[in-house]
Amino acid sequence: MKNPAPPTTVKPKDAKPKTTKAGAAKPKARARKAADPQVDAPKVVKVSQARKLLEADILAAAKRLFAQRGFGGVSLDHIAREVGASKQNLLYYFPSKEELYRRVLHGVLDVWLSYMDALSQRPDDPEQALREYIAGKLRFSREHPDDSRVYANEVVSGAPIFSAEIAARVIPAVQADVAILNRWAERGLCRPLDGRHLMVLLWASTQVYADWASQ
Amino acid sequence: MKNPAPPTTVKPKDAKPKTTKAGAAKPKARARKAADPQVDAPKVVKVSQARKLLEADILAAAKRLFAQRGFGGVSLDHIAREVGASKQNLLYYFPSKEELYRRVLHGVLDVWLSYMDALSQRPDDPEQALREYIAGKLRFSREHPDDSRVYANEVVSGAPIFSAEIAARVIPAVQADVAILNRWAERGLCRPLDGRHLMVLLWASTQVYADWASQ
DNA sequence: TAATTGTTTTACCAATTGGTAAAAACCCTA
DNA sequence: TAGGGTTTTTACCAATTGGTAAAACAATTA
Repeated sequence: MKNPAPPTTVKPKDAKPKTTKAGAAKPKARARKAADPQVDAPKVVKVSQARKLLEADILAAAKRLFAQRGFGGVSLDHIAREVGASKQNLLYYFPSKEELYRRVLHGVLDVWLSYMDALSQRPDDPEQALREYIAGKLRFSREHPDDSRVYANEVVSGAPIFSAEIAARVIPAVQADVAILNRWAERGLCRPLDGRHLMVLLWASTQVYADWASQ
Repeated sequence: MKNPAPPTTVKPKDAKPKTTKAGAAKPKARARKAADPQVDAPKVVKVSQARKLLEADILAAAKRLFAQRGFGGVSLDHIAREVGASKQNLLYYFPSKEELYRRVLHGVLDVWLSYMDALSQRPDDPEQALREYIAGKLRFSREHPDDSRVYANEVVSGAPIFSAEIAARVIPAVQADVAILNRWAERGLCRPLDGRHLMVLLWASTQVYADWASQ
């Protein structure tokens, strides 16, 4: 029954993109004090930012591992070691494995949905809109392969954990696109077709292109 | 705990709160002796056949569970209880979890490939061949959703376990179909296109139709 | 400096994991 | 009826699982 302390009142929200491990080496031990004698950097990262950094690190590592091996195939210890922290430290930020997974999936959905508004952007130009739509989805799959996989994993296994949020966010978005497609067909802007089928077709193929890129 | 069952009687096994999902009913309670008292001879079911029966049961349950929750999300004990056997009994038939998974995937590939020969069946009639091809793949996804999911899971996670067999069996099959498609295009039997793209399109969409059926 | 707050580590935990060894039960043939 | 092969159960195992409690450490503030 221990509640993690609420974050500090500071809310800079400068959203520092984590680029820590851009290289090859894994960050081994997360030093408690970041004071590096060599580079006395202006790294006065205000510590409350350090928290967000570690949190983001954990989320990123968890996403990658969940994408690779599924929810059941990853242990908290595995994730924690990946970012150089201890399992207990991880549990300080995320109260349980399922909650961590939920957070990961939430982020995945955010990214995914952000790539999905092309159709409504050009409500009168089906060809161009579809072109951008496909391009966007391909870009998403290419630029966020892990998100793509986590989502696919969840869908394939029947979305047991995330189903509520999928129902709340994804399905309406897809239905909106389908409605736009069908309206086009009615107005003769494009050949008549069942919008649902096209959506599935597009989603599926871009998805698979991304997944197969790993083979 | 459990007293040995009297000879030639069905072993009760503890009642399992089985939460079988949609689909046909499954033969659950495993009797040590599978002979049906209604049918004539009890000796009809030879031991070696009983063995194959349990083996098939295990494979079926494992397939279903792996499809639902991935390799890491299922324990041997879980699978064993699902068919009313003990984990050690399961390990008598399958020497390890990974070997069991390999067997499952082998069977999945068998089924999958058996639905994939439509293109070569009608080497001179693209439209009809494609029609049957799509129909066949849809049928496969509908009739074997678990196989479909296990395969999708494996592909999505980068096919870490099965990659060798995938490389050996799936890729040649796909390439053969692609070659047929491209030959059609050359001979003017259909509009020119990159056969690979069409294959991905078909595979992906049928796959997704099947997976989404569970939502 | 001391008190407070926030973060990490140490020390546990019961349950479960995949897997082994061997005893026991079973079944068929002689 | 005994024997021998096949199948199942009992008894373990070390390692790992997700998770808790509290002490120790660091940072911020009074």
